[in-house]
Amino acid sequence: MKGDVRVRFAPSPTGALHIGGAHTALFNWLWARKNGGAFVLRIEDTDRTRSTKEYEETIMKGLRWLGLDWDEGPVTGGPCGPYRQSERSHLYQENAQRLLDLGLAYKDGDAVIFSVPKGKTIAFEDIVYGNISMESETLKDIVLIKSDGFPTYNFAVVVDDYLMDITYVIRGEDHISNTPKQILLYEALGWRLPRFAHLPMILGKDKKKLSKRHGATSVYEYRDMGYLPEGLFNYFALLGWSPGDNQEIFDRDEAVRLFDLSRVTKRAAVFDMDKLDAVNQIHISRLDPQKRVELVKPFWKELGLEPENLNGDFLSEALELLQGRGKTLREVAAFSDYFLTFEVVKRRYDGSDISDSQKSLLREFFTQLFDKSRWDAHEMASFAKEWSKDKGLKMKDVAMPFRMAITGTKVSPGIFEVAALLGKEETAKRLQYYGLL
RNA sequence: GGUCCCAUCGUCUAGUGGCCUAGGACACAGCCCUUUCAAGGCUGCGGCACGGGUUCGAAUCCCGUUGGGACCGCCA
Repeated sequence: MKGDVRVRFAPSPTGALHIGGAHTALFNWLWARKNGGAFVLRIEDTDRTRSTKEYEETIMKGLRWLGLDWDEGPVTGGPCGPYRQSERSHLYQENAQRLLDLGLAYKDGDAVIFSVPKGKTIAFEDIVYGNISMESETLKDIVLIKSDGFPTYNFAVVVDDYLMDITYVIRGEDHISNTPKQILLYEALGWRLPRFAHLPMILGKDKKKLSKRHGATSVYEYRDMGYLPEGLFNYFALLGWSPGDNQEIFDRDEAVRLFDLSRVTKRAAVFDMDKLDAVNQIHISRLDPQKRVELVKPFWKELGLEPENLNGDFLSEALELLQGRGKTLREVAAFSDYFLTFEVVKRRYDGSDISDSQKSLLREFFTQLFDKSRWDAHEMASFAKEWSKDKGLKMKDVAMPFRMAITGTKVSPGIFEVAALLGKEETAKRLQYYGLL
């Protein structure tokens, strides 16, 4: 019933898709999908010196990766195109000329400048921030067309939002002070205004605007660190918005269902990696096992491992054993490397910490373990428990050396589960290498 | 400096005059579970920036102070 909602995300292709941009795009997308409206992608490439086609593509790939699909845009097309500002010059020229003809703008050099009327109070109702007003006295005249013939941001955004029939302008709070200027332009042109909804800023840990100083700023860096699009999506949604009940974990569909612009908060939010990690971890554990394997593969390869040589079911079971372990796919890959090859185990553990007397004792244990029990985790565990009790030892006295020998680390899932999955033969090989069998 | 915006645990937030001796999540600490680490369960730590009002009653409304942020480009 509210099919008339049209929103847009309008990045300038002067860099990768960064956190702030992704956050803004996400909220626009949510509002469009919520209302069955249209999500428009517009490329604001009027800065001819800094805009590049490569960045335009990276931004689009970043949006797709996050699952933010758009209905109209540069390559997609649509009824209000073209969707690149550099291809819409005549529209800005025309409208600048109208303002010139109306006597509301003047020329200076080759630029066209709008003269701001005096004594006017400009007020608007922001969906998030409420009533905002400003005196026109505090505004300088507004450059519409630059000397190079290209429009400025403030002019192009008004012309395009109107011509593209945008009904909700949803953007960062740093644009609040631009809004009165734009309203003046809408009024001068005799155009109806869209609704405005400004979003709280995302700050770094020092509460300053997010920049490269704060580490990773582009969504691609997060992808490369092993964050899931679902994890980032979920975390971004939590910045400046909450469903109101205590639910914090959701997928895209649930977010669309729950979202409402009226619940967006005003206070700037600090980007917290710990929370992102926690959210991402949950989404990793929710992954379909087979899909998880596919997603972890590139990270195994990054470690020099060769997952393609192994059976998919085996890898999938290995990751299932890991259960909640790993905040990122990269960690999951690192935590499971010993399933892929014994080489990594040998590299980090030389077995020199085991004394000869320990060795002969352990040899006795492992020999019996291989003889007596079926190759089953439960059986191995109960045998180990029994055996160590008889010897006046603790379970960990055998479990830890076992763990070190087959994983090369002190940290792993239940070691008998690991051995069971690895198989009798492979386990024997590893124990023999360390002289334990 | 001018203009605008914001202000609940360290962080993200719930809260729209009484249900709040302020709830949840992350982080942190402890305990349980336990072959290690996680996961899970339980407990704890910790906040309404301050000062005035308004009201029978303020985290919630008003004013001020302080603090923080954004914008003030022929960048977007």
